[in-house]
Amino acid sequence: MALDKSFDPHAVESRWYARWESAGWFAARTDSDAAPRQDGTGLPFCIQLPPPNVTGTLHMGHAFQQTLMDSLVRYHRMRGFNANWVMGTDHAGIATEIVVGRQLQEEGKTRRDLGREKFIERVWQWKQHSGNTITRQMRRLGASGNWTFADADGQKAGYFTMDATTSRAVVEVFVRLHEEGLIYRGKRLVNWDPVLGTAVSDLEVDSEEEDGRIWEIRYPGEGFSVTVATTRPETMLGDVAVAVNPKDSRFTKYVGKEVRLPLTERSIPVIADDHVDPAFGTGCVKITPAHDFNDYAVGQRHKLPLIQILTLEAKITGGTAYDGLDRFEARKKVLADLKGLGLLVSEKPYKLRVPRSGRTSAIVEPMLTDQWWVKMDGLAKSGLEAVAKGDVKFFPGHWVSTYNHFLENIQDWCISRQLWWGHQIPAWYDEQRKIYVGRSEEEVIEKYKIKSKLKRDPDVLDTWFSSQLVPFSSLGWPEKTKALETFLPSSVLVTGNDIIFFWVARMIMASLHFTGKVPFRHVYINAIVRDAEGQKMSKSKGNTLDPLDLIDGIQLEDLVAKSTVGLLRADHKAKIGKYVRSHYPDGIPSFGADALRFTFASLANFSRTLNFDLGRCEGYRNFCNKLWNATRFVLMNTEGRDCGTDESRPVELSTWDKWIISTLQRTEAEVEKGFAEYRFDNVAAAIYRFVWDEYCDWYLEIAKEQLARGSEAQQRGTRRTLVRVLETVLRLAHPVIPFITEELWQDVAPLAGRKGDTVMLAPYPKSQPEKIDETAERQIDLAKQIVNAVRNLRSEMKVSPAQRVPAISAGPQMMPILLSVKSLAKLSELTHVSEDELNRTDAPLAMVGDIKLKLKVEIDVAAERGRLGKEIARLEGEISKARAKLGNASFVDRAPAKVVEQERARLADFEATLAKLRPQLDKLAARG
RNA sequence: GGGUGGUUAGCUCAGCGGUAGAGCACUGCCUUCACACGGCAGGGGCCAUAGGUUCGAUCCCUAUACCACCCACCA
Repeated sequence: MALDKSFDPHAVESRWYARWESAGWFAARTDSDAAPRQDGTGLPFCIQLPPPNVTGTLHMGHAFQQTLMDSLVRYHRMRGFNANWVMGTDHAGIATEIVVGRQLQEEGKTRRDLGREKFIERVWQWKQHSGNTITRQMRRLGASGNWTFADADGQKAGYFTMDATTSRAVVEVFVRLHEEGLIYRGKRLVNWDPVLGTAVSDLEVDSEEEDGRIWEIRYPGEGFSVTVATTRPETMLGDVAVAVNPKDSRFTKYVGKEVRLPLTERSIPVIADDHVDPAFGTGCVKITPAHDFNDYAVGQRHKLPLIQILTLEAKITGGTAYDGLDRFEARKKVLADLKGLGLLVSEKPYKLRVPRSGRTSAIVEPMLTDQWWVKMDGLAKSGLEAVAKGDVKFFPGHWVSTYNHFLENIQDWCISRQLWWGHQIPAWYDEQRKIYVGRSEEEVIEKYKIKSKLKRDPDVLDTWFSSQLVPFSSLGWPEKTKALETFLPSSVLVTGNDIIFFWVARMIMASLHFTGKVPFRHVYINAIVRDAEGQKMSKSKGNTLDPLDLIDGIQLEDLVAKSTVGLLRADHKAKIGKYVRSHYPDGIPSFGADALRFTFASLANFSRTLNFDLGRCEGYRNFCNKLWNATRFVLMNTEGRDCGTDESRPVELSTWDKWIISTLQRTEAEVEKGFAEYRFDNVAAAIYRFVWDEYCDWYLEIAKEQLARGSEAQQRGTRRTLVRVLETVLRLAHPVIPFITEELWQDVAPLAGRKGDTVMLAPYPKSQPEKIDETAERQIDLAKQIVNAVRNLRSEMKVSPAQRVPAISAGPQMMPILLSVKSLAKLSELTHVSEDELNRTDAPLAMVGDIKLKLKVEIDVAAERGRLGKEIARLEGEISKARAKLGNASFVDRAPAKVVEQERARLADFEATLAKLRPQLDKLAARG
């Protein structure tokens, strides 16, 4: 079959994915033959996909980490591992509830209008409808996930965190933790999102520095007054004390006295507490235990009452004139009233950290509520131990300190959410409000012999409570399944650093606690994808990229429309439109999934950020095209011909043949090392260099010559080398660029005598050290140097590329490579002559080691003099540096003998070359 | 306030105790029968700054500056 003239990713990609998937090639073995075999194959290799949100679409971060995961999975699968890439999606409680809530809003309804049951039904409908967008997109990327494993409802999308199996695990975990006393219910201050009306965990609160104000307010007492500073004046309605530092001599005289709390009828004490920093603000702090975490702690220490002044909607309550006002309106009114009373001392601009809910951006309010908690200290201890012992290793390793810091300072985890979409807490209340926890209402009634009517706790669990179980719940836990036995722990987790706390740490703790095993042996923390300028990708900047657009390409106008969709403000729209037009004046060309994947791999070093550069992507698209055309060349020269595979006729390998085979072994070793170290950049670079810089630039060129002029046996040897090396390269590159390699392999493999339906199940190339041929490598290295020297001469002497010119050489013979040099350097003749004869010849000179070369062309004396002069100056520089070094006694005495020897050899080389160049220059100088 | 990472060619990044590298961009030549998504040749760097260790530092150590990110209860 003849290949098209250039690589068209579209046609190739559409051909292969469906075939791979329907053939069942992504599946793992989980039955009785899942055990490793005698020959060492069949060892489990498992990756748990960080389950994307059902609300989600594929973004660059996903595409990046999935490329890495898929490369690892394909690599191990080809190496004979029993590879299982476990797929799944996350119900993403808050995120999903918000999305469906917005849809309802557009219909003019709220979730409360629908009621709980109808609302949940609606979310399920929506999930079924659009829940698999992201898994479809993953397939476009080539992800070889085990879609049918733990498949929730026949959708070929893996598990869903609210399906029957995983839900059962959630209940089981909750009940067991409760039985062990590690889950408890308690009334405490929590971070409250008043917009969503739910508690959120510490981790879900982001504090950003914002411009705000700070006010000073005077609280009058009998014959004195104190002035407090606050950024939240409305909370004074809940003040129960004013605190000063016990060592602050300005105020110790007031401690124990009372002040009147303005705007209320109450008197509150002045207390002393170390928490107060005398140097900050006024040195007096108002204490509002019901609405501030610090003040709560102070209140506990001093046994102060809690006065709640905010409702769950963040409106004022508590029997003052401000009741019913929103917190921000109340602030205005409180300030106005204080001003009226002459108690507002000052108002100044102030930078403060505002805690906002990660999901809604609403300002979070510390709120006293009943919630469920997980006691973390014991779990954290075992989590720390597992990493300290090396049972879980981080790549790059420095993330351990982040992990440790979190676990060493961990607080109990608030797991209840006042939402509807999620796992409802398995707790029931009787009519006396007594709590029973159990696997089901029936179990509770049975176990506790309940007579009265039970009511289930309406709250649901934090989404991360179920996600943390995924490494074992997806494998069937609490059942003792074969899958669990085989694939726990998984091999490596690939994920972003932003969820080390949310997810990674919690998986380690949960898995250790319930299975006694770590969830994974390695954690690879992937970089955050930024735009080419290193800016965070965000919709509001217009610099987001859709991986699908990079694969398929997109017209400018479509891209502009897409980037500005959903934006309300016209100026905003214009700004983004302008950004897009200036950055992508021609839209985005179609690069294909392979080029995108190769780009990601190439950029995957251990740095924290990955600046995604379209130019890089284009370069790797070109690489794919190069590989395509190299294959085209090989096929043109080998199809239908004797490629020496049957060994029946003689095959002769040239030095070049041996060299490319040797170099291939080194490349294979580099690739193996790269994968072992998770240095995907090194994997990609090794493949790129071999294919482009060695195979295409040198080997294909010399193969043309060998095919044209070699003997029968040499031609066979060349053809065999061409196809075998190429076939190996296709297997070598397949994990990173699966589509193009599959397409090409289908044509190349038979020529190389390799059978099989697919490259994805062909054995992965293994470096064979016995094929490393150092003699051939040395000779070819010399040949390349000579060719380069001649090419350089040609270029400097402005010999046109097509023109064949004669050359002469003197010095050591170079028989094995003579012909190839002649051909590659486009020489009409290359004659070996005596040193004397060469010196007599009037022509530009180049030196490679001991070999002298002259190109027999018209000499431009001035140009040649300049050229030689420059080279001589360079050599003299090197010589004086080397002499200085060797003249330094302490260097010769103390540096390792090998280094000294190397330096001496270098010096000798430079001097020898210089000695030969000088007379040449003198001769030219004499001429004019 | 504490922590982590970074600072190497115009850009994005490798590297590493002993000759400074890649891709892209740039310059010149070439429409050569695999590929112009190409070929050949070339230019370009006090390796952030200051000290120290060493025969020798871009690399190791200590400070400093700047840029990121994370954590933390300064009202």
